[in-house]
Amino acid sequence: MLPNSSEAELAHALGGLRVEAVDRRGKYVLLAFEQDRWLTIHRKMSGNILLREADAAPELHTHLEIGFDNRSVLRFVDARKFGRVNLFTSSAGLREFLSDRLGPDSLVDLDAAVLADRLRGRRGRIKPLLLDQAFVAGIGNLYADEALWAARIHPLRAAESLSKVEVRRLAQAIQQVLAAAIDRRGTSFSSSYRDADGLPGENQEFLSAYGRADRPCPRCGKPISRMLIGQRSSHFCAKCQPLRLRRQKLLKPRR
DNA sequence: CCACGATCCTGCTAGC
DNA sequence: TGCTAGCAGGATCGTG
Repeated sequence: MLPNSSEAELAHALGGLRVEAVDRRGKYVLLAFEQDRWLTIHRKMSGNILLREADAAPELHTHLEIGFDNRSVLRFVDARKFGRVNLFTSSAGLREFLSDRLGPDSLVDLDAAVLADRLRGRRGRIKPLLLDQAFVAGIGNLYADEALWAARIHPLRAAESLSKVEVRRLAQAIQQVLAAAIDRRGTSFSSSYRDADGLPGENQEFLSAYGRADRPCPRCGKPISRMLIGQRSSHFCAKCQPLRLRRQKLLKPRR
């Protein structure tokens, strides 16, 4: 879980330093320490970042603890061990790491023009592209399904085939879906995301497509479909998100 | 550029 | 009630 440092290096590099800022790029949480030292945490599927009192009961599957002199402790807890913690000793190193991996941030850098520009010439399907963090950073499987549902775009649509109107709808849907999820403090399933206080969010109560296979589409009532796309389970409404455009009403043949 | 499969791990649950 | 197969919020790497 420490791809670019050892435990000893971590402790040595950060011990005694003040945390000056906490930030985010895509799905990476950034801790900015004094002396241009940085820690990134990626939760992957099952990781949680908790802030507890120093004497709070220990959590199962804690892999990293950072104690602070205000008697709080940050814990990175991850049953599946997919999460990753990286140490950087220069902002240049951090920038390189992030720019190698992340496209424009879906919440702050994305609008219809940016999305249209990046879609141009991409021959793959739209859904796997949305999950590619180098294409657009910050969208995960469930939010991709929700955004495509909101924009009424089938997940198998060829990326470059989206119309201008569809691109605008999609850009807006991505931001709206993410902003709403954040307002609801995240999406939590049985043993998944918890906030820094260990509390689940409420967005799971408001999902329209993800995880709703065979249940009615909130828009049209037709059962939500589920299929594997790029090895990821995908949920959509086959009626509201048609793969082929509805047959144009044919002009009456001139006679 | 794109599709696909394997891989890293463990916990939960649907179904028998 | 107990077991087990299958599935899960993600990213990366190799192959074709």
